[in-house]
Amino acid sequence: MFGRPPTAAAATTTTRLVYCWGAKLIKNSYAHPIGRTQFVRLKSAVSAVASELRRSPPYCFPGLVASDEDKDIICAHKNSGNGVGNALGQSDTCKVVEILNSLREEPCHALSFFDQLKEQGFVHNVSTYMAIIRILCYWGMDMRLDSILLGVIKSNDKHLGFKVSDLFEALIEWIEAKGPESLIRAFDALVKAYVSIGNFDEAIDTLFQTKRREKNDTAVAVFRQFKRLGLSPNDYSYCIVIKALCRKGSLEEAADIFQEMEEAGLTPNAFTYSTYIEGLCSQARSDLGYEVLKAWRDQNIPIDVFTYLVVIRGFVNESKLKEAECVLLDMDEHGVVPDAYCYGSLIRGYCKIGHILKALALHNEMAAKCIKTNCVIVGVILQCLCQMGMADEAVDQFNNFKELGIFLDEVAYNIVVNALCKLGKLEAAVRLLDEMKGKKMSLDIVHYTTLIGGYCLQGKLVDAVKLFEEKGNLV
DNA sequence: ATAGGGTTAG
Repeated sequence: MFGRPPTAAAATTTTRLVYCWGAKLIKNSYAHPIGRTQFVRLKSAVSAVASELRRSPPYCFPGLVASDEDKDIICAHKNSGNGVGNALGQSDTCKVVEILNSLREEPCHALSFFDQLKEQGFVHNVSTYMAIIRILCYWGMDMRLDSILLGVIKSNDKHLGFKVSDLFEALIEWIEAKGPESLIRAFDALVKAYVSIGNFDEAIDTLFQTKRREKNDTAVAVFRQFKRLGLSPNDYSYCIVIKALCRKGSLEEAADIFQEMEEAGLTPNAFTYSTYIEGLCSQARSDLGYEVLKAWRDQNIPIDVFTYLVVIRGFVNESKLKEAECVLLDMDEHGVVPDAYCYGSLIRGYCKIGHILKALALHNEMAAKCIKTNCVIVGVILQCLCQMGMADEAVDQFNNFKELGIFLDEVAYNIVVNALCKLGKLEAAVRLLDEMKGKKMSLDIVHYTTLIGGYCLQGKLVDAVKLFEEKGNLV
């Protein structure tokens, strides 16, 4: 038995939050179910295309060239006897794009040219791939498109001159510019390629990880498109879509995904539940997230440390520290032992409002419960001390932690280097950085920036400039 | 096969 999540608006009481899957409507109206047989058929169709292409005879250039300049390149290729790859160097990708564009009226030739280059060792980049994809889309050569994208995805970034996600970016930009007409074909190919290697989520996931917020819409659109094409997502994919919907604020739609999953015969797992609750909490609805957690918990739905963590973190981010602490106690009472992440979130919350004593008390509580601290939590505490004007105390604590054998990483070191700089103890700061070097820890641009700032603060501009030059092009 | 903190400048 599983609980249906509440809709964001309707959730007023716990009882209203809880539904039984058993009480659902008949589920025969679903538009695009796909059986395992169809799935396998699709899979073999894709690999058939792939092998057909592999078997196709080597291409030669029978004077189908669009311009004189192109002819020259082809001649160079013929005369060299070394293949196109040698005639066209890696720096000639612009040229390749030009040639492909000039062959757009003869898609088969364009494709052969593209394949031939590849066979000869030419490494295509995003532009050349986009050029051939545009042509194949325009001519509706779906099978060829499938195999091109399959090749890209199978290579898994190896032997490619770019990341697969870069191509996705370009593809999406193009689709956004050109509208849904082209979307169908390009994504059709994308979907099939991923499904054929059993990596369905990767498509959505890659898209989802792209930076901009509005891309969440794209992730969801792609998901819908996948389903429209008759492909069945698995629990991983559903998880990603729930996350995407929550992030764009569509909490109700996200809740509906649970029903879709049921209709597809899939059982949500701890990841799915946590994802939805995290979604609610990330939309500043941690109160709701907590209610859902409790409702689900009452139904013996799998709730783990991570589920509690997302609620604790949600409350902390909403500056509701009392609530966050209640959740910590609550989980303990329900036999789920809080881990360092749970305590860490709470400690971060108290540090943020300058309650360093409370933070330290929690830190001690961890130790009493044998929950190991780590350099991130220590970093939060040290930084808090610094911000409260207790830089010297931070330095002392840092040394204490070090003596206790707690591993301190580059970030923790930088916090203390910064503290020393603020205290005007430049020699000590430099010594600490030397200590890092001795431990084979790597200094990055932040360390240099910190120390340069320290010198500037002392008016030692010569030292600052020297350091600035020493740091070179660190990024 | 999926999840989770902290650092410098402006």
